[in-house]
Amino acid sequence: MAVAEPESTRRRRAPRADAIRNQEAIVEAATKVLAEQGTAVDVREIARLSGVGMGTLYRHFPKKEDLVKTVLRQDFTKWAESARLAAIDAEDPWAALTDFFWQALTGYARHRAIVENFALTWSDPDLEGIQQLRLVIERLCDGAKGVLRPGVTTDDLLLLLVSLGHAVQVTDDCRPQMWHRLLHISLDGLRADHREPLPARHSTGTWSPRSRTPSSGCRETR
Amino acid sequence: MAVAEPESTRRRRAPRADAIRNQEAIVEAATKVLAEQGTAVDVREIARLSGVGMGTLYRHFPKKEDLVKTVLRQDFTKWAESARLAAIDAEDPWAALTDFFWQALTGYARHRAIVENFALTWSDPDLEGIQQLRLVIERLCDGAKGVLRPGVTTDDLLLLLVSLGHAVQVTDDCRPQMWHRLLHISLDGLRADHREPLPARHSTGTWSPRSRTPSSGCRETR
Amino acid sequence: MAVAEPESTRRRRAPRADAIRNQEAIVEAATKVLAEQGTAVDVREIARLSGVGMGTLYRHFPKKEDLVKTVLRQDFTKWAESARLAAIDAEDPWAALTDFFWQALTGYARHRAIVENFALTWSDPDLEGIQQLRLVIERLCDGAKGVLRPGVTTDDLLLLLVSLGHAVQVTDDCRPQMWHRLLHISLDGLRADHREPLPARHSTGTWSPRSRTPSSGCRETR
Amino acid sequence: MAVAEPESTRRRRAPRADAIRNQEAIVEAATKVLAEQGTAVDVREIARLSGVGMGTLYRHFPKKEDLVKTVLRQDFTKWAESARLAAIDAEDPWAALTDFFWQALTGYARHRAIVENFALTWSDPDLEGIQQLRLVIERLCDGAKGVLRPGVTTDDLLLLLVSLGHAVQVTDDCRPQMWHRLLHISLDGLRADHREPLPARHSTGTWSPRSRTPSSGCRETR
DNA sequence: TATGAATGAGCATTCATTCAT
DNA sequence: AATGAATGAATGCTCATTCAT
Repeated sequence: MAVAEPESTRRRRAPRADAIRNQEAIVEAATKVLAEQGTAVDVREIARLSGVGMGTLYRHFPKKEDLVKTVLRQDFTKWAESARLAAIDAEDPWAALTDFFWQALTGYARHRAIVENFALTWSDPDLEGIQQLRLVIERLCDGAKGVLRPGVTTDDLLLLLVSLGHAVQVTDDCRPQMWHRLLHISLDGLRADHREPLPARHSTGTWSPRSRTPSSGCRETR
Repeated sequence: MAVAEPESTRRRRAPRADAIRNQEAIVEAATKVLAEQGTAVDVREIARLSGVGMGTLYRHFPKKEDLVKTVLRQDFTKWAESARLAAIDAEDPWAALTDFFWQALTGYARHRAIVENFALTWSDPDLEGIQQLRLVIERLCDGAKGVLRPGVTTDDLLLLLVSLGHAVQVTDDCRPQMWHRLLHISLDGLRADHREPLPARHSTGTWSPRSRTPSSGCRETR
Repeated sequence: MAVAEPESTRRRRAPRADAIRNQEAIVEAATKVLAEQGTAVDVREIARLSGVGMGTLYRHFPKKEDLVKTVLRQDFTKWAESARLAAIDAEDPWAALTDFFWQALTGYARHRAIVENFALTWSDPDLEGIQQLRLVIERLCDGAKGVLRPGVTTDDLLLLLVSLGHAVQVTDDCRPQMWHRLLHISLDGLRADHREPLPARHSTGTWSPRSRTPSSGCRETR
Repeated sequence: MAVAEPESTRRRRAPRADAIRNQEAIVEAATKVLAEQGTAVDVREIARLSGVGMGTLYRHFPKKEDLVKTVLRQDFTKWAESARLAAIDAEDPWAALTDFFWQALTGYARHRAIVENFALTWSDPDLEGIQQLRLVIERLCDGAKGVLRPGVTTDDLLLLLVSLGHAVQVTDDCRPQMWHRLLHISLDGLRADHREPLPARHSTGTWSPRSRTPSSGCRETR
């Protein structure tokens, strides 16, 4: 029943069937190698794996960084979404939080490039990756107000995720489930029955155990 | 002409005075740049900074990796020692643990190469680095038996350290003290008042929140 | 539905309407960018600017060089024509010559591709570009017999044009009018009051100042 | 008689015999290919021709541009010097000027990279190449005050050189001596017997033959 | 036939490692 | 033994030309 095709259709000869296929192949291949080897991979490897020439790859992604960012954005989104879904039908707010972490750490923490870049996404506005997760966490955090220790912020949970994500990666090869225990411990520390306030958020008067002055660290010259 | 070589000859031909000095200079320089820039540094930079030629550097350390390992071994040791000392005159076992973590995270967590390689030291037998810390933690762990949640192992604490170390590094630039809160939370989760057992250590029957089957992670194809 | 194709079909299948339009668009676009950026431009740029696809462009001009030559041929013609017209209503033969140079240097000397390729057109029979100018100059030369120094040939004037064209381009950015003086000087050198004969045209017995043997040049090995 | 070697000698283990040889080989090879093919040559070609690896080439010249500039500087200097020497024992100031141009145009005008870059050296302070020639010309210009048309500047002569250099290059393949005539003409135009003043140096009130407004040039949109 | 996506050789540059001095 | 010059494979990226749709 479609009446005369909208103008745009006439102009933009839709069919980029193969182009789309290629783009997808590139992203797929990139996702794979970035997950496995991190952002240091040779672009040629991605091209080879996706079955396209260098030119094609660079037509779709003019800079390696563009491809990396595209993949990361997508994977962060997938990650956030899968973790969100895992939390959605939990019985109670606490279970939702638990399930979220579980899924998040199970799902993507072994993605080299993601873990590599999680750090950077704190500040890089191009990579809203972390924002996706922030949003999910924020909702969980709000929903868990009563069961969460007072003063715990979304950013605390986000950082916890980053932190545990690294633990997952570290132990992935030889102690694949060891992080379960760490998650357990951390979650327990987050419960409402800990009434002791957390150190100030932007502490200038730095909290330290028994006011010990930190000393003899490395890179003091900085 | 040479008369019977004196005993020393049998060993190795004494003149290692400068050789030792060189080796030390190399390691010192490497320590600095590895801490600052991670293992990606150009070997030339190390040679330049230590004032020796490339040849000398490669005589002492045939592969870049050898040098890196040497430095890491040493820095891990220093790290462990400084953290140990920080804990030694604590009032009670719990304070010792607290102080240990505090010092460890304050002191070396910004050492790029260390954090980069902490992961590897789990499995790499060449790098007993982590063992040094293990030893210290083991003692603290034993001493804190009563105040520590039952079932917490040395390895748990070690992994917690790795995990928090990453958090420190991630936030170092923009939120320098944010990890304090995470440490606080984690330590609280470690206390004896949490009587719930931790998930099994080498869980084959994997613990999971409400027996959820982990799904749709990345790199399943592996 | 198409009724029997009219005669034109035998010739070539009439529909060259758009083909011609395309060809024109391509040449127009190419003219612009070649003038602005020289022959190093990316062919894509030309395609984009002319609104046709790469395929179409390459259908009309199988090699980049073909397109360049077409454009140059055309621009040389336009150039020659505009310079001819500038000379046509001069008061006397000398003024005609002067006006010609003036117009030629003002008009096209900043056309990057033209200046770039002026050299080649001496020898390349495909590019009769220079011939167009030759024709014009020849007429001017003939008309100016009396006022021109004896022995000056059309080719001399042609080469002078090439030479000054380069000067125009060189100084275009920072000393836009500096070439005026050079033109003035050269024209004065062309006047009839210089009676000294010019060096032989195809001098084997090379003219040289005081028979100095040229020495130590570059590329002697060639 | 040399007393104790100066300190610097002790430190800087002089012998870079092969390094010097290599550097020379590189420059020599670069000189050759730059003269023949211009600055577009592949760096590999230079490396191959000089018999060194890429790394060696880049050790001596961290950027291609560095090598190019080094070669150009050297060749400009050689060029200026050879032209200066050619002028030095001329009988009179005018002959000096003539000989200078002769030698300059005979010597290096076929050096592709030099001609390519002559233009740029007007503005690029890194390439004092042109300055060398300027200096020589300046002296000749001063010395020829009486025989040179009044108002002729060093820059006029410099531009004439650039301009004629291009003519030499253009005709090198098919009409190798044609530029002799042009030089003759130009020099005649420079003589003192032309008393008509040259157009203003920084003419705002642009000189033009019969005040013709320049029109219909290319690149008007600029 | 027109389109623009695909190709891949080619280019400047880096860096771990080897080797002549 | 020490030096630092030499090596060359590898990397990110470009662009004239071809080809599937």
